Amino acid sequence: MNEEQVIEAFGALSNQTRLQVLRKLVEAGPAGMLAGDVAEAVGASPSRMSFHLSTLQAAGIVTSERQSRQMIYRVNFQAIGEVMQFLLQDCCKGNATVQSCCGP
Amino acid sequence: MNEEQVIEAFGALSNQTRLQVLRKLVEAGPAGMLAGDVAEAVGASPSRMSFHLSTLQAAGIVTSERQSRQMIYRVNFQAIGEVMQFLLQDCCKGNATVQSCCGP
DNA sequence: CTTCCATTTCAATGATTCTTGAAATATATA
DNA sequence: TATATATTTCAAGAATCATTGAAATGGAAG
Repeated sequence: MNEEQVIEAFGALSNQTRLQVLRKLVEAGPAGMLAGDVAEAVGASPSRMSFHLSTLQAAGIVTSERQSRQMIYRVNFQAIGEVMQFLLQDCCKGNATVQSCCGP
Repeated sequence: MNEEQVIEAFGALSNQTRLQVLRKLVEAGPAGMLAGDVAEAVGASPSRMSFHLSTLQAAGIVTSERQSRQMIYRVNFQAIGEVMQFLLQDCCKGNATVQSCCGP
């Protein structure tokens, strides 16, 4: 993951609606959630949800798959880990205080 | 650290100039860097650097201290760790794939 | 007290991002 | 084929963010 992608990911994460979406998709697990269900769970209009899901997908934080006439969205934990790794290693040079966020 | 603060931090990190600044301050270590030196190192005007340093400080990612007539900026590793912790624990429920970003 | 230096603040402008609602697209079913 | 459903795309407007250069502030030194 390069700097440009990480910047896009941070931008995607710096929004309340998208953080809500992320949490819903984490709860949903590998099954993922239909776009419409995410919209309802978060209380957003279909077009607004489509905008935010697209933003998350462009940043690599979620993936999408069409299932007949609906779309399934899933969280991409791998990408989130890579963003964190970039912040820890590339930006912070593996600083121990930062690293301690992930356990003792 | 609450959601609002984390969103502000992600916003602060989603900018190339500010990521450059962060790296310079990480290199500088506990001594920190003068605002003017950061500006020169990054190739930004004083006012532009002041804007970006203020954004980083408002997000808690850096701290500032006046030294006579200049300002010393330092990276706040604690805050960065807390942002990562929020993403890992609060958003991703401690997901193992995400956690593995910080070592095996 | 005046001057100089480092930094911040301010105002104007341009660029992005977000929201809304209508229209378009893709897919399924009658 | 016609119709209904789920989602995306589009256009317009509002809000936020970034850049620029000039002016203001805080502090040191003559």
